[in-house]
Amino acid sequence: MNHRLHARERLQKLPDAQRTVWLDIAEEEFREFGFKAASLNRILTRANLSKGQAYYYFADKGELYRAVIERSFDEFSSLLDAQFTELGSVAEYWRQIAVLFGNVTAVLQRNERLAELGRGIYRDAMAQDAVADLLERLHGRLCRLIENGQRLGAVRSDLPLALLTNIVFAAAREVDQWFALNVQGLDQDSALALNRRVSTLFIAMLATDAGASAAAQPAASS
Amino acid sequence: MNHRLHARERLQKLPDAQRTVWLDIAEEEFREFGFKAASLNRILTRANLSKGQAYYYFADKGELYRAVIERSFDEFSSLLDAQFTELGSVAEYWRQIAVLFGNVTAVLQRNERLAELGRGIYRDAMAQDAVADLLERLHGRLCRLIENGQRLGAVRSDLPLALLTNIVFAAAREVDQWFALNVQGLDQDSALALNRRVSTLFIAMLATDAGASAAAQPAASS
DNA sequence: GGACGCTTTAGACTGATGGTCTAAAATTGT
DNA sequence: ACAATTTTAGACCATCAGTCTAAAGCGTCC
Repeated sequence: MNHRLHARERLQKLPDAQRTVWLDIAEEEFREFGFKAASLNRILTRANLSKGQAYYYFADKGELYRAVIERSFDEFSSLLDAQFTELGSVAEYWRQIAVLFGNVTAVLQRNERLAELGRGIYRDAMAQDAVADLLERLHGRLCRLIENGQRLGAVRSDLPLALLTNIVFAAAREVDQWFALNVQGLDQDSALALNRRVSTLFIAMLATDAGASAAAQPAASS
Repeated sequence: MNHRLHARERLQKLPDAQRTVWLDIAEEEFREFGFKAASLNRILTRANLSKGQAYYYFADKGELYRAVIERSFDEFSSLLDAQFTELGSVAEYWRQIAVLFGNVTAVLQRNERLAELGRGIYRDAMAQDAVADLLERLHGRLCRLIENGQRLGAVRSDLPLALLTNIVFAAAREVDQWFALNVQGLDQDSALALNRRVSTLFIAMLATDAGASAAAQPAASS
């Protein structure tokens, strides 16, 4: 009945090896050109796929892209393995945030392939549409994290949660991009130091007036 | 010799009326679909332009887009008419920032056409490339504004200027977008109040520790 | 007034694109 | 062995941005 689901189901029950090969080739194309500029025909040629085959397993170009992104998305998640304790003090909260921030940075720095693919999502709106549900999941996680901070009184509650989340998300992307363009000529020490300073910016924009001091010197308060 | 310049020169010495009509039609298409999804052929049809004519006055689709954006860009600038005094106190600086923030918000809220067109620039990377020089100008202004704050000791200097500027820019876009999606169901008073609260977020992320208190209560320090 | 030369226009044409469709091939169940 | 279903191949379609050529418009000078 639902063609999109049909295609997905077919893809799912395909041998892993075949699916992997296809997605590897597709990923390379998408990574190099971004969603829109990537050529589906070129992917099909390189993967020895006929048009009929392709559209039998993927409803459209967007679904192929989604499959590629989802795979890397899962990989990213597993590399992060972020476990969050439900409750804690304000200082504990900020420490947790700092750890997460560092982890994300480290994973993206170590895994350029993943990082570049992720950046591509934001190169055009059509790409974002194609993986909207995945982005929604990611956004939701960050949202819950911030909400947690609000409950603790660590994070400001005077702005709509969604707005705050979006701003943080956008800022984080900008930081990622800046680092991606400026890693060369930055030794690891100064990169780490800069990273810590950037995290204070995030804390500054998020913290309540009361929470700011607690975040400023987490070592002293523990 | 340079074809691009040829096309631009030819466009420039065209009667205003004709150029305006063409750009109006093109703008409508670009506003509705964004750069990439907009159909050049459709624009030409609607404007009664032949292919030859179009490519005689515009080097390519990107140049047409650039012409459209540049026109609105100038309009935006004239609506803002931001005049900045070179020097001043820290408190004066933050007041100036707040005024600018309010002005930009007001202009974009009053002029939905302009706002929507501007948002379209960030919908795909190709659009940004096409108007890169205009964006560079805009970015430069914000950069100088922040640099000014740094000289006064109001704005933190522990992060690369370009990074700080990019973050602020990205955050501002996010705010704009959120307001664009949520204006309905927001009376003007609460919108204004929210806007003020958002501006405190910008100040929080920009200010030095010393500068933060001065910004928090600008009325008391003057 | 006519011929020359430059500017401008029309639109057929190109090589791509993503996506559709049909008929054959392969596979499966009985 | 036959029928039914799943899978594949690739011709085909509309549309895209962009190119090219031939003609039309038009001012100028003889």
